[in-house]
Amino acid sequence: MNQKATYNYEYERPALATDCVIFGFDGGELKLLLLKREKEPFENKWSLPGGFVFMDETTEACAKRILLEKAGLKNVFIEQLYTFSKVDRDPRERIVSVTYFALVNKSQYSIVAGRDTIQAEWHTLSTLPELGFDHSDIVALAAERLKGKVHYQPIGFELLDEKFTLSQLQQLYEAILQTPIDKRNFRKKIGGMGLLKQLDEKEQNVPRKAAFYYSFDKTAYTALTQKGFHFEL
Amino acid sequence: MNQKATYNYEYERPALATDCVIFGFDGGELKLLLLKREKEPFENKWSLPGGFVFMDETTEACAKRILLEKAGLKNVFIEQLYTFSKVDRDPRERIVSVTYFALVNKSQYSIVAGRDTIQAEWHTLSTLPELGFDHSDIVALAAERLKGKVHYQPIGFELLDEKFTLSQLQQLYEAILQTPIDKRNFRKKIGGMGLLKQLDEKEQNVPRKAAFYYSFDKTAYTALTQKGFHFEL
DNA sequence: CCATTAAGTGTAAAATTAACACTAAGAAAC
DNA sequence: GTTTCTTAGTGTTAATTTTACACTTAATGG
Repeated sequence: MNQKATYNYEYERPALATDCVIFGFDGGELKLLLLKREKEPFENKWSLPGGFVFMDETTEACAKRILLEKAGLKNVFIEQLYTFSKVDRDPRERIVSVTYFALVNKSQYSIVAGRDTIQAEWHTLSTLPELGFDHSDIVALAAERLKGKVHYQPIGFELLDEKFTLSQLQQLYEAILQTPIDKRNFRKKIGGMGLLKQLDEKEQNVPRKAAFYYSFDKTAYTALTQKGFHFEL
Repeated sequence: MNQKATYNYEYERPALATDCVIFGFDGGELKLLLLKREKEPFENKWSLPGGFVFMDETTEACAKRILLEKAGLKNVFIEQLYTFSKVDRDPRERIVSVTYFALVNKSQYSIVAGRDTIQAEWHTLSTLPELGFDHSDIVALAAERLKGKVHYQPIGFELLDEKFTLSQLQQLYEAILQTPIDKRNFRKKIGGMGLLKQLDEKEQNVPRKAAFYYSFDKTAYTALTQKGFHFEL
């Protein structure tokens, strides 16, 4: 038994942790933020940022803390994904992990720079390296969840800049759903919802016709939702 | 510190439990199986069946064990719902609960009878008594999840007998979705999917024209799904 | 000024959804 | 055994939504 042990319980307890799947997007494919492990087990393998849950924080607060501590991310969209509890999912001891997925505006945060010694890097979702623990399962579930969710909740915007072009938005949906989308039909549908505000601003310095910028109108969305509107793409 | 304490950890750990939301249906409204608490806290209040996770079982195995031990239920559909972790959700100590929802064919199990001293009863979902802990939140989330899920997964059948009439199926959907459905359109749609087998058998002893029984064709569903078919109602 | 690139825009056919009412069958009541 | 009651079962039409599809415009770079 551990010498430093200070907490005693009548029954054995699993350790409780959270792991975070962090999605980003930069115009091409979906990206995932991974950390390189510095210690055994899985030394030098890539893995999801994670950590133990403190006694005075919810698992969601824990996930947010980890996002900040390990990736320098603040105020990002997060949502609980699933709780993984296979008995041997961690070779050291039994750890149950409540996982979250986060959607991050990649260009707004220079994440990798912000981290001290830990190596953090964006990886393309479709060509991930081998991950430690059961993190591949977690990532697979997160990608599936994102794909499903994007159909009926306007969460894609979390991955884009405040202002974006309709083409960028379409590319994002194509990346998440892994399927090509017809430009005119996409614009008709998304435009018809009344959730996008066209700005007076256009792209600058592009070697082609400049596209208008749009922004997501959260107020309109909230109002519509209360009137029974359901986002659906 | 507890006298019987035998397990020591360097860091404090929350206890880990599961709670189960058990849905049933008997032709009218959705029902929920609740247990009457025999001890403090919330003595004599109703609550969800739950219990602590053992070290050698997953949370899902734990949920299944609880369904068996506390409700006499075996081989029922279950799915992870959400993990609740508010710091003070249990007044005794910190307990994080991984919750599951189960869909049960109410008529096939005489649950209430099977239990020793614990009082277990089916309650109508829309008129539940006050529940202990944060169980009302859990139930609300489960009902919402079921409502959403039923649109794109054929899970409703878990609540019905092996054989059922189309009217029963429609009533079930109306109960879950809380909205009336047009009979002819419903039959056209659900019938057109090719997931229902019409049996040679009809209802017996009904004081009206007897309806044909149908059964859910799981084989056909699996086959169609692999061909890219997506259930949708 | 020519070439290149992506922006932006409308229409018609096809598919799906929504609305709607009567006849048929069986049991129960008289 | 006739009538009454109740739910089963069934098609068509109009409206809406979805899909497929191609050319002109604007901006930059050579």
